Amino acid sequence: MPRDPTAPTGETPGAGAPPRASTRERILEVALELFVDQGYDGTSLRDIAKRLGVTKAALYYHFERKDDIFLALHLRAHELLRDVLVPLDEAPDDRARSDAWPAVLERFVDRAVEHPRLVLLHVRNPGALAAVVDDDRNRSENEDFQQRTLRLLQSAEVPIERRVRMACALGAVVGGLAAFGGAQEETAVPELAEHVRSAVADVLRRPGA
Amino acid sequence: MPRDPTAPTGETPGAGAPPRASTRERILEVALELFVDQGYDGTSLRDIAKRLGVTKAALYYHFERKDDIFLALHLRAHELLRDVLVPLDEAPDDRARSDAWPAVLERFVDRAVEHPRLVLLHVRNPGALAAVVDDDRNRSENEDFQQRTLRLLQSAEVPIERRVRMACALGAVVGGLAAFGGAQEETAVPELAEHVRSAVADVLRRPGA
DNA sequence: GTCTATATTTCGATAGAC
DNA sequence: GTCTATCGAAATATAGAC
Repeated sequence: MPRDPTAPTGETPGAGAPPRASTRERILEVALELFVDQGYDGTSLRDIAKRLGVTKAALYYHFERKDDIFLALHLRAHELLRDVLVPLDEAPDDRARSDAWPAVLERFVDRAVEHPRLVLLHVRNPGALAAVVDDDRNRSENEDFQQRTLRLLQSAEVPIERRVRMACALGAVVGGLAAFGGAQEETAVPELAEHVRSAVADVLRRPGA
Repeated sequence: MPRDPTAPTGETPGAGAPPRASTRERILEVALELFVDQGYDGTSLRDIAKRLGVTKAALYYHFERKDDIFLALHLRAHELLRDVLVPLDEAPDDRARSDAWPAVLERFVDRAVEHPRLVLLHVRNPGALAAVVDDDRNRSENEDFQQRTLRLLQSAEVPIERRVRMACALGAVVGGLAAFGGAQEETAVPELAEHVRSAVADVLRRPGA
């Protein structure tokens, strides 16, 4: 069952078997790496195919369009960050939502350190991201992480000092991921997470926060 | 004297005259905006030309290649951040350089808030940046901001806690710029700078920092 | 300095054999 | 499920008139 961008990319679970990833999964792995390093537009299907040792046309068996590769990765990130924003849901207004920001970022760090490139993919490809949220095949019932975040960051109900702090705290997480999670994941993940969490807490503990 | 990417883009200083920007300057302005919003590869010369009300071919009078537009913007950022890293120069080793990091970021914030898109250009186009530093026409005698930064961030002489803090602090600056300096600069610049500086200081004042 | 017109290359995407 | 071959569109870049 190819060509469905929302497919969970089954790993062909052969018995007790070798962890050999499916072609579809390997496409997504390679694409994620290249999209992060060279950008979505800077990566051609030929680049991906060559890296995989197949031809361009083979990719079209698994994905109908190039966009669908990005869409599949986006949906994976969306799933990863699914419950990150729940602390915002119970809040009655933006002021209260900004109070919940430390809890949100704590959850965010936990998920993000496990899949740093999935976060960097979005940060470094705002154009492709914008195209995908407008896409009809991407009818996620709930709003996007970045959409809700951006709206809260621009809310007039929250003092500007605090909003800047919130943006800086979010940026601190991304900065940590870019430096230590992006390239080779040599840094121990739990250690990285702990230090980033701690830095974020310090940003949000201060007056304006 | 067109087609020199290192040219300072003279403003045609006509006497007491109207601050009408030169075409070359207007190309760079539009290109910067589009490169940040759509990405370098996602922006065609036709996009730039259309926005300027000229044709594609006209751009080639001012810039020999598309790369040269990016290169010119990169050199402008390089000039902007010229003296940001001087606190590192006096330090004898990486440990001492990490001690100078707060001073570096303080300088960095001052420059970056004035030209946020020049920073975002690099953050969002790592591919184009990599191509430009390998370019022979870009023989800046001194090393790049990001090169020196990345090297310090990976130095084994500095404890990992501190290095993560340093990366988070840098990310906090970028995060602040992305949220409040990137789109429309409605936020008062000195106010933004002050809050970001304060957040950075809090990240670097802590144990690991 | 800017134009029209065109050359050249690359890209996304399709058709059909195996 | 992957291949060869190819199409059409769009992009970079050039040539030469004005």
